[in-house]
Amino acid sequence: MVPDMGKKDDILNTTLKLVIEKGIHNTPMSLIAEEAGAGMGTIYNYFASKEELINTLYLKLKEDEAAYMLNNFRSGMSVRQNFFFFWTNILIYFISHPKEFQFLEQFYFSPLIDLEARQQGALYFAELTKVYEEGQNQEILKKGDIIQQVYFTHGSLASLAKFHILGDIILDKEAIENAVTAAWDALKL
Amino acid sequence: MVPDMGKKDDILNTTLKLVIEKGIHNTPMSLIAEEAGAGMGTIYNYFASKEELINTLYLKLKEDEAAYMLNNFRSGMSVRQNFFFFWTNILIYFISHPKEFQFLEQFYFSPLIDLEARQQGALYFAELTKVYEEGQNQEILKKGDIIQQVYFTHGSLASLAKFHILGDIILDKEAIENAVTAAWDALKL
Amino acid sequence: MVPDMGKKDDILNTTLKLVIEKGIHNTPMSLIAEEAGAGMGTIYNYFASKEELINTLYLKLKEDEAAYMLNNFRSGMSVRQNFFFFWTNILIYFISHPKEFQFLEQFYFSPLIDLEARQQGALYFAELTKVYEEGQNQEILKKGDIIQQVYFTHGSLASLAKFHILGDIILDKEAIENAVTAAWDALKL
Amino acid sequence: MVPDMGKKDDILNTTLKLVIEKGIHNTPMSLIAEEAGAGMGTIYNYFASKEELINTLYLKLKEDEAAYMLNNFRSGMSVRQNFFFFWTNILIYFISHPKEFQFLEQFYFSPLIDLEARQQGALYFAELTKVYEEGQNQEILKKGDIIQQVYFTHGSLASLAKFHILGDIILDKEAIENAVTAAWDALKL
DNA sequence: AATGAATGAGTCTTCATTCAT
DNA sequence: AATGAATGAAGACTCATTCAT
Repeated sequence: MVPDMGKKDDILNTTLKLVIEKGIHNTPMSLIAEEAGAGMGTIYNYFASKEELINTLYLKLKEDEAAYMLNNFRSGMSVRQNFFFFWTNILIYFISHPKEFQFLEQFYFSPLIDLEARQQGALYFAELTKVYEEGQNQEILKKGDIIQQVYFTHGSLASLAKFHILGDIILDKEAIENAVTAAWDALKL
Repeated sequence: MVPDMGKKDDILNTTLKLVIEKGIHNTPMSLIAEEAGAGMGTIYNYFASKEELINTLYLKLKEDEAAYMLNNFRSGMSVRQNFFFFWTNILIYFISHPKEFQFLEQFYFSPLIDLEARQQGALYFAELTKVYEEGQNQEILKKGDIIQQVYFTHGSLASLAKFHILGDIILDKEAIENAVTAAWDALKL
Repeated sequence: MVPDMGKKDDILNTTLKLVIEKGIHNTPMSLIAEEAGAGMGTIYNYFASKEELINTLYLKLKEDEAAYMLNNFRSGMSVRQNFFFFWTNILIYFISHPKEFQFLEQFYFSPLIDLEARQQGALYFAELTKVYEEGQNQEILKKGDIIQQVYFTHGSLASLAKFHILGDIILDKEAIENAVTAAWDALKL
Repeated sequence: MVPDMGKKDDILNTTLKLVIEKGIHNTPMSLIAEEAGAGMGTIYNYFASKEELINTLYLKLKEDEAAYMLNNFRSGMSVRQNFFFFWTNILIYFISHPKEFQFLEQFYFSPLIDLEARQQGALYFAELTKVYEEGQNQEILKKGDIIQQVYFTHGSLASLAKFHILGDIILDKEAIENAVTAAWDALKL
């Protein structure tokens, strides 16, 4: 029989849904199998272990996030325009893909994600990093460690996204713009 | 026998250490008991369940964090001075108490922490919230949802603390000042 | 793998044996597994909990008992003949299936058996109840609550069976006949 | 300090209440201590183990039951009168002391009660046994094993008491008389 | 004599993983 | 390739008993 690749995706999607709903430690492999309409063993044909399944999912989502960020990207824009373009996209991704966002946040500092996946995931955001580098080179942004700045921005915006998803605040178009502006104001010279 | 309150603290401290090192789900109660020099059942004399142990620890650390933030606080200062005072203290707390910080970050959005503990924990930071209110009233800070602004700041600084602890960046006195300045710049009018 | 239904029966039989020998609370699931030649988890593939295992066993034995009682039953006999037929069969079942009998006695009033199982178990004895009803209608038996009369009879005969099993008395063919006669004499008009 | 004998009784009474309400295995020694207003260790001053506590209670209740049976007993009556006197008293004891009755029934065949307590308990009922002996000697009662007959009677009446306590039937004065009559009819010649 | 905190062996139950079909 | 029954190690929690005060 030919491997049913749709089944692999079913497993990944089901895992995402269940892990967000119930947490990893309340998501047994048997439940994933059942909800994905697959047998227990089938999961192990595609993923060597639960850990590998989670890591694969992490990387896939990281890739999706980066693709979303780059969607319709046009080169040749200013640093400020790129900053706004990327972060607005990212913030919208967070809000429009709450499950995916929560999964990524939950695992970013988790020992379950191995170094390789984390590093590979970071690579997808090379374009974003470049903006900060250019910004510093053009003396538009404050000098400082690039990674530090990227995660300073990421931290502030992700924090908002969390509270939006919790329902404590509402991020409409204007609030998103204000948020990215605040993030920019924090770093601009 | 008189209750040995030192033992309760031993259990809390051991739990903190182990949970940070290994994650909750790799920290069996039996290990906590062993490392705390107590019997299995002793833990259950002080805490009704693992969940209650975690919630108690969460609240205790949240209280410590708030106390640290308020340490040497003098009233009658400007909004900007208070903002710098509080957030510098908090950032230093993060860095000087990495275990405690990581624990709080790890559980802030976890379903393991019940609503009551979360709300009680938030209460300790009333003074901090006041700064943002005053700042908006005095038209020093951008208008907006207070909670949103507080967590915008929190997100950015906590993000830095994480990478400092991971060893990716180094937050020295100057970097801390720059970080709080950036956080202020994000919100100031 | 195809479910090994023999394994389910092994578990039930082993449970019966052990619970009678040692009592439920001295019969850990791990021991049942070991003696049944199954893994711990296998039990839980068939029974959701220890309680369900016990209830299933109870109901199965109640069904066996009723089947034994009805074995070779021919309709169209007198009330007295039916009374003797059924109770002699039951008493013989008690004596020839001491483990099963003791299990049923032990759990009849136990909170471990849920109402549903108890009621379902009682249903199997509809034929027996009918004898008492007919007996009263035909003015052969004393008037009174049917259930009360059935359990009056049951109590007296079960009591004898217990002492037979304990070895204090011996219920041979003649003693059985005398016992059922005494039970009949108690109720006959 | 002088031992507080009231405390020993408190412990026994509390044990009776709790064991009936919740079953032995849901009645930890710590709960008995708490509800009896005693310390854990106090129980162990009076009883070497939980098992001894249960056995002591069993024997005490058996003694109470026998005393109740013998209350106002006048010698010199007929076998039939004695039979009715004793068993009516016992049945009334069952109904008026449901906790005690249920405790005794629950443990009569339990491995928790040691042989010594069981035998000692049986001794209290020598007077009752005599009635059956006399009855057989006077050719008023069917010939047969005495123990067997006593427990035949006991089984039938205890069965009724159980259903009365469960609320399925109501044993009023008349029903009690009918029941003892039926028990007599079963054995009389 | 009375107390109750401390203990840790023992229990039920879960679940990642395997492997025969 | 797909399946899912079988496995057993591991974990949260209980409770009879002890012993220092």
